Amino acid sequence: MLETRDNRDNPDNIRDSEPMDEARFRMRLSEMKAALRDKGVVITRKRAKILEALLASDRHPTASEIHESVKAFYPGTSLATIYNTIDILKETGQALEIEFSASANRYDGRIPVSHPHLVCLACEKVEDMDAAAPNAPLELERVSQATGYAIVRLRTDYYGTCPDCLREPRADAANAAERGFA
Amino acid sequence: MLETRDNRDNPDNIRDSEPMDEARFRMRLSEMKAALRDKGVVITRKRAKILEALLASDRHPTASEIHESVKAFYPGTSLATIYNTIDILKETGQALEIEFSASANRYDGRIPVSHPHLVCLACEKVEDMDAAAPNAPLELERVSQATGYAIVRLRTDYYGTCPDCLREPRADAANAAERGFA
DNA sequence: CAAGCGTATTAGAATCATTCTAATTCGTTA
DNA sequence: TAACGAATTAGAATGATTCTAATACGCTTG
Repeated sequence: MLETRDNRDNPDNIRDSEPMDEARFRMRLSEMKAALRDKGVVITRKRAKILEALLASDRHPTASEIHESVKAFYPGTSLATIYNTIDILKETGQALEIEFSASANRYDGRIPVSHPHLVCLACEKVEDMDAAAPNAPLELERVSQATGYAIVRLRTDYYGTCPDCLREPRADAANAAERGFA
Repeated sequence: MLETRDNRDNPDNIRDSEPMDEARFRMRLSEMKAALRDKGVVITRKRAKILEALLASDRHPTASEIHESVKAFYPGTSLATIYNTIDILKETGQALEIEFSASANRYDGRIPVSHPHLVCLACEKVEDMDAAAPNAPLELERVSQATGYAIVRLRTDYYGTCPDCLREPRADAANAAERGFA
C-alpha cells in the first residue's frame, strides 16, 4: 500500500515521484552496480540485495528498513553491512542521504520564526541567513495547494564551507574541535 | 571570537544575523519570560540563566552548550533541566529547534540529486517533490556569491500533514506504527 | 514560623541511530 | 587448492535524547 497520489490536476507542476517501472528499475540497478565496480567494489549477493531494497522502496528507506528487506533473503545479515554498503553508495554519489540523525539539535531563541540557515560542513557552525528567504510564506501556501499537504514549516539549509574555513582550514578545524564540534 | 562577517557590499541583500545589542537582548528576554509566565511556568534562577544562555549565543547553541554556560553559574545543574526548559520554550513558540537529531536517516538511490522533500509529521513518511525546486542550482550560485560560502548542497524540506493523515488520522497512525515509524 | 502541596530538579537508566573494533569468513586469482 | 585482500560479523562504544522515580525547592495557608 504505497502512498502515491493522483496528481493529474496538479495546477502547478509539483508532483511526487511515481513508482519506478520495471525497466527503469533494472536500468538504474545496473547503473549503480557499474559505478561500484568502477571503484573496485565487489558486488556480493548481499550487496546486490541491498541495492535492490534501496531502489525498490519509494519510501526513502532507513538503514533498518533496508536491513529488514535484506534479512528476508539472507537472515544472518548484520546491520553493519547495510551501513557499510550505504557508505560506499554515498561516496560514489549513487545514493543521497536525507539526514535526520547527524549531530546535536540546535536552538534559536532570537528569531523564533523559520528562516534559512548556512551550515558549514568543516567547522559545523550554523548561521542565520536573514534573507530574501525565497518568498517563504508564499511558498508554504503554494506547496500546500499543489501537494494536498497541510504544510506548516519550511526548512531551508545551505550546506557548504564557510569563508573562515575556506581561508584557514587548519585553524578553523582546531577551533571547531575546541568548541566541541567536529 | 564570533564569526560575524562584513556584509556591507553584499550585492543581493542576503546577510547573516548581527550580534544582538544590549537593549534588544533585554527586551527579548523579558518577552520570553512573560510568555512563560503566561503559561503558569515558574521562572527559577536556573531557568532564567538558560534563557540568557540561549539568547546570548549567536551560534544556535546545542543543549549541551547551554548546559556548559549554565553550569558556570550553577555547577550542579543537570542536562535534563536544560532539555525540560527547552521543551517548554518550544511548546510556547519561544524557541526554534533546528533538528539535526530527530529520527533515523533515510536514503534515496533513485534520484541521487538533491530535491525538495515533503515530510509528514503524523506518519513520518518522506516523499519526493519532483518540482520546480525554486531554481535550485541557480540558488546555490547566488547564495555562494552573496554569503562567501562555497555552497555545495541545498536542503529543502516541507513539514506538514500529508493528505492521507488529514483524511484518516487514526488509520494512518496505526499504519505508521506498523512500519516502525512514529 | 511550620506544614503541606505542587512544581522543579536530579542522577542515573533506557533508548535509538550510528560508528567502531577485532575476529572470522568469503571470493577471486594464481 | 592456497593465499590474500575484501566483506561480513557480533558486540561494544558513542552521543543525543528521553524517561523514571526520588528528592528538593518555593509558595501558600494555618
